[in-house]
Amino acid sequence: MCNTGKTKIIDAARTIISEHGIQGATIRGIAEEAGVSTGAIYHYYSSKEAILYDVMDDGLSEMKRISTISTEQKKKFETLIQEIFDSMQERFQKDAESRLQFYLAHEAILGNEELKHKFKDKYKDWIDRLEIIFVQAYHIEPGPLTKAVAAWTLAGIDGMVLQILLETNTVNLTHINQILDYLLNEGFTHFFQIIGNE
Amino acid sequence: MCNTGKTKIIDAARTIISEHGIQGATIRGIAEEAGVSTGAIYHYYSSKEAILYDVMDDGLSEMKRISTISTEQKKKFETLIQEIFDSMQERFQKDAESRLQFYLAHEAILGNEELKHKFKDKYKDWIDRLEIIFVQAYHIEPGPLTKAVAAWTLAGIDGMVLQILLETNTVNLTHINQILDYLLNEGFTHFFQIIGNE
Amino acid sequence: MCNTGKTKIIDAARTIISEHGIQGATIRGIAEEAGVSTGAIYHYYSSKEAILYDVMDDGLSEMKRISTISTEQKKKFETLIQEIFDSMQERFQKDAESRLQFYLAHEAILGNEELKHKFKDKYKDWIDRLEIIFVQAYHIEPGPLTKAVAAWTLAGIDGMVLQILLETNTVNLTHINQILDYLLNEGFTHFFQIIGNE
Amino acid sequence: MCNTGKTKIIDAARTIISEHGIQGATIRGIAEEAGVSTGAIYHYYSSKEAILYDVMDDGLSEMKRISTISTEQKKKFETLIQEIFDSMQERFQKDAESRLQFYLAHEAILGNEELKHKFKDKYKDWIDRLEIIFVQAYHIEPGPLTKAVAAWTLAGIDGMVLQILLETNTVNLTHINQILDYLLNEGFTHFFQIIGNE
DNA sequence: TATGAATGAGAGTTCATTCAT
DNA sequence: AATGAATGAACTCTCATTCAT
Repeated sequence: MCNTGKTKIIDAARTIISEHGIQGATIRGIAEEAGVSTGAIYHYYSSKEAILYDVMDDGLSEMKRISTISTEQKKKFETLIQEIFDSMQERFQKDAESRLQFYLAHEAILGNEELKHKFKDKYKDWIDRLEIIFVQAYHIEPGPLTKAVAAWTLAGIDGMVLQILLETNTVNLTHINQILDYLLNEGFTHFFQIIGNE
Repeated sequence: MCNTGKTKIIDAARTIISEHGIQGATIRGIAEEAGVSTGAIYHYYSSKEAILYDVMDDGLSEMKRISTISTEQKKKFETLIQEIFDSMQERFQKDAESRLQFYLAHEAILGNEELKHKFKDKYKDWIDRLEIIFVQAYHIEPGPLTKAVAAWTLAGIDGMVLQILLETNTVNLTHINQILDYLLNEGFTHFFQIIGNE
Repeated sequence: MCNTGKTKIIDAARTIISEHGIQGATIRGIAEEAGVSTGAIYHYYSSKEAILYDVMDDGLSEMKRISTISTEQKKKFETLIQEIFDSMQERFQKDAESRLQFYLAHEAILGNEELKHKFKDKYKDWIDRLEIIFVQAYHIEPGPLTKAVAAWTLAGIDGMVLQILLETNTVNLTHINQILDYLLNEGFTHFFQIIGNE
Repeated sequence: MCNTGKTKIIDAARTIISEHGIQGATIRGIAEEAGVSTGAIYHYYSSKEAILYDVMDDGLSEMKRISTISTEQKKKFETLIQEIFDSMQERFQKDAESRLQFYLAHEAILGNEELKHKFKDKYKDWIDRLEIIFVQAYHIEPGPLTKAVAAWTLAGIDGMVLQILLETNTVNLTHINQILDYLLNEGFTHFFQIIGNE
């Protein structure tokens, strides 16, 4: 793994942001973390904003989430459900990554239109993928409601990650997962049956 | 409503933060918005941090959410469900407030332990209240799973608010509400039946 | 003479510029010379450029030159000539002021359009005034050639000031003044006679 | 003309200075203009100052002005006068060169003693040459006053070039030239007659 | 010779905080 | 109570200069 140039700076910037937030990320701090001089930063990036932009770009690109679940080959229902479940469990674990995502979302909400646009693209992609998986798993026809279910599913995961990051610890993870398990195995099946009959 | 002293400053600070974020909130800006001098600020608050603290404190206090739904008197199922539904719709509308909440969450995640603790208390309170409403509405016994459902419900709302703030516009609000409607009227009923039988 | 606020800063800036040039004029240097902190500068001026602008504006305003010679009342030929002569002698003396003027001209030539415009206005004013004085002194009709003579006269003075600032010391000031004396007393008379006869 | 090494750098530096001024001349910019790397510059020059010095040195060397007028062979009055006139017209045209000269003068005035010394030599040379031409053309004896007239003539040209660079446009070039024509053909003749009779 | 990444001092600017009035 | 001028540390960014390659 070559840690040269931009990579070194982006990695340092990501570390600093994770530790001190975007407000606390200074060029000097990033340079120090990267082990280079402040001036060196400007060989690779024309401004601090450009650095943050790349950090965000990288950060969002790495938000694979359910996108790693292949929908190419036909899989058994149990396999698909297990993969979704595992994918969500993984998100609950990745603290640093989730932290960065909330920073980015915060920035986007604050008015960074470019970032907002990227988030829009990402969410569309995630929701589309999740819908395809649902279609495969539950043998249903895609439509506005399947998309809405996907959106709610992602929303639930995001909200749960927020509670985890905030360390609310109100509910035990075991019970949290039981609900998730029910939803994937029976809840959605039940829902799509009812929808199908209408 | 007397707009003197601290109140005036906190209101100004909240406005500034909503518009420019915490990074963009300067003492000068807050003073200007409040219509006082920078020096005057320091008669009421010893530091900028103290102001932000109060803004956060107020902000969290005002996060009423489902807490406005009374559980004192016995209500019909339909009435309770409608009240929950309306309460969530309301959250989807309150842009400025949601924005501030995300700023606060962001700050808490960043390492503000006191704020984190307040969030913990808040979520516990919300989840407890939601659980009581569920117990009333679905005629079930409270337990870890009812709490988990409440936690997931809040998580879903938070995540959906995030998508709204990010203006992802992936799914139409009508369909979003259809899912919510199903969950409250049939989904949870179905779930608690299954849980009850186990 | 109240040396408060802007005045103090402008005076300091003028001093620094005279000593170190515009390149050598730093905010820190100006602040030190003015006896205030760097931050204080920004109470009065929003940028370094704004300071330089005011220095230039002041500098150009103070370039009274022949504009102090009143043309209101009728004066004897000898009086007028003597006043012009004295006015020019004065310019030869004012080292610091002339120095600043050349800095400003240099900046204008470099591409500062606003400054260029100011110079244009100033030169127009000076030339017009000098023409009026010539008309009074030599009893002639104003016209393009009288304006041209005025322009050449100013040009000569500017060029001579340049030689003085460069300390070329090629010619003794006494002889320089003898030529000036001839021009004012006989040269121009002779010229306007010839022009008049054409 | 070999454009290697120092020449290439000096040419680039002169171009940059003409376009952006001395303040705007950076090593990077010069290197780019010269088509070499920043490091390569330091093979030829030990510092930026050294480059600027050579630019100035070259710039002053190229200030030929009236020095191109040969005084070797006897010429007719009309020929000499025409040559002086043409030489001055040429100066009015050479914008870039004049621009550079003012930068140099500016630097010298700012305190560059070496440059000041060079200017002194140059002006002495120009004035001496002009005096010789005057002596030839007007059949007079050289003396302090002939030198003073030469100094004033140069001063006038310098001042007029300044007005041209500043784009004051107060007076039409045609009328400017009419005055010059009068001076060379009749003015100086008249002056030297009067001086001679005293 | 030649490159260009790297250095680091210093530039303009911001802003929480203080304090004489 | 209230003002706002003043402070100064810390920020982003620039650029002459160096040096391993």
